[in-house]
Amino acid sequence: MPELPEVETVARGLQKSVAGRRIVSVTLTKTDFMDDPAAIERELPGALIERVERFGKFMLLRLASQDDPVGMDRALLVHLGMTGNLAPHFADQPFVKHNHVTFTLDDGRELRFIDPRRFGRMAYLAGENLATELRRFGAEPLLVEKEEFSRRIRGSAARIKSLLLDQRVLRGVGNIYADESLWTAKIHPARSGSSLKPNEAEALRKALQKILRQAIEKRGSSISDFVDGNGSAGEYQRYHKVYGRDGQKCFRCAAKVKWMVVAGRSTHFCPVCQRAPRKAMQTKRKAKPKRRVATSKR
DNA sequence: CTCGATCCCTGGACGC
DNA sequence: TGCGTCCAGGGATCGA
Repeated sequence: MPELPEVETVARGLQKSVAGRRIVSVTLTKTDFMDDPAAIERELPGALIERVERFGKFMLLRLASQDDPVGMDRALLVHLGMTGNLAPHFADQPFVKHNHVTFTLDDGRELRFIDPRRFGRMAYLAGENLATELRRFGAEPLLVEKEEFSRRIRGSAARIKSLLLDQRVLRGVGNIYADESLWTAKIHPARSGSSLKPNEAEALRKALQKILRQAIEKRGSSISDFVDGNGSAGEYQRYHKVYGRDGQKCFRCAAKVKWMVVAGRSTHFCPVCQRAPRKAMQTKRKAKPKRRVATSKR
């Protein structure tokens, strides 16, 4: 499931493999995950992929074209959703199921977008439309500084887990790295942002940044089927402290890692290291102790 | 503003 | 083995 480190891994791979290539033609199969398929068909052929960067959980393929020497900002936004994959293929490689988009490149290779669940998103945006879209998102987790982080987190009564996942607050954090950073900072996921002491907020920021950097170094976490452009899996899932470890011993205190739903998301935490908030905030334990799927092969 | 519920979508795990 | 059901999860949307 691509979150910031996984998207960063894919973006770096694409920067190496396809930046500098020109798109010759576009073939769309399924388009229901696109904002405006016609714009993609119209604008992408002939465009040069200047560079590939990550923006939150999005990849931005920065584009240029000959007839636009002024250099208006133009980009293809790609969100990988849960199961999306964007990678170059040789033209003679057989198409797999769920190949929805094919960009033929000027060196004969094909940049293919494959996404079984189609939770991804693809959009061509330029100029002010692009700027407006990007402004919807919050701070970059790896760059956000102490004061801004504190303001964004401590300024809200929402639960901390929910704030970490809110792309308008921080762009790029998903379920795995939210749980991991809260464990590291010893903060209960159901606490409200405004209940965090300044030193707790700072501990969380530090934990989040450290974990994201380490995860990028390990090329992300491969839980289900995440692979980068070379088809290689990430390694960071081996370093998870709580995610997917419910029922197992906490690495700090040996208590059993718990699982609960917070802010509508599957949440893993240590009930001893991460003290529960006073009262009210506690999600009523629900009667439904759902079947936990043994996540992944480790 | 924040919340939960619901939908989107497919494949894989599980129960029978 | 085969079929039905139940999730996984990010994000949009809606109503409370």
